[in-house]
Amino acid sequence: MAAELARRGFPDLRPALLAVAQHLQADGSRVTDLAERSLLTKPTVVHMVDELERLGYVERRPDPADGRAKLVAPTARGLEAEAAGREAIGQMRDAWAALIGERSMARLETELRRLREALWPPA
Amino acid sequence: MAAELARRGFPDLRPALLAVAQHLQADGSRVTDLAERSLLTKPTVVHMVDELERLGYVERRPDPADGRAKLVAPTARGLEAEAAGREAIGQMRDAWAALIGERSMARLETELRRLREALWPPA
DNA sequence: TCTCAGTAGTTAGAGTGTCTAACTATTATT
DNA sequence: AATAATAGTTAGACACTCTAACTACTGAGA
Repeated sequence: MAAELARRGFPDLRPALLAVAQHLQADGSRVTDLAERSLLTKPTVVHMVDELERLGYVERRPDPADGRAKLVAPTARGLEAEAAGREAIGQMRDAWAALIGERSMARLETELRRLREALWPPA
Repeated sequence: MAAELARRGFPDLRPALLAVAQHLQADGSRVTDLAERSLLTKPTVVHMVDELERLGYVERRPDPADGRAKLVAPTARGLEAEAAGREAIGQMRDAWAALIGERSMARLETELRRLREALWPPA
């Protein structure tokens, strides 16, 4: 994914940044939530958010609901990167389907989803 | 895998070491070959082999076929770790099959193999 | 309402993993 | 015999991740 994003004009989104950024909600996420979803510690996520902020992909806003918390939200550039990422995923998916056949690709997706939901049931 | 191996008595086999060690042939592999298979650079592999040697999992022997080359071969302990790893893989596979059903698991394996062979055809 | 335990985020510092550049020794080519 | 290519290595820098310890704020109970 980082290589695909680099080719599309986002060469500074390294894999470790994507590990965190992929979980960002458009209206802002808490550091604690990002840490839990990305299976990383809070200090690690803070570091990655620092970097994403420095690079212009996210900004920190105070959380109106809790004075201790902050919301990490994507900037306009962050949203562009997300759109590019979704496009890249779609193209990779189609390229793979072309290799093994649409039928096989659909089965693969179905079974992977099934396993994911068995291992990490959606809340 | 590192967590499973730790539980089985090999707590010092970190993920980065497994990335290299998983490609070791029983009769010895060259650093260049390990680098290509693990998608890492030669200096990185040298570093990991240094570590694996220090921990007692591999040893370096001269390659009788080429005076420049060396063969990195598993020690007795290295072979024990490999056996433990294979056992762990089998148990994880069965645990997942119990979650999603043997039929689904078999389909998943078939389609993953198909994709792997399309992306990286076996030489 | 005051206190204090718990939670959100952060900072500091260390260890690990990975790379590029440059080097040595040996082999293959001409 | 000279030179190019290859196998492995060393040096040094940067990136990633962790644990421990800290600040600020919240919320529950006396």
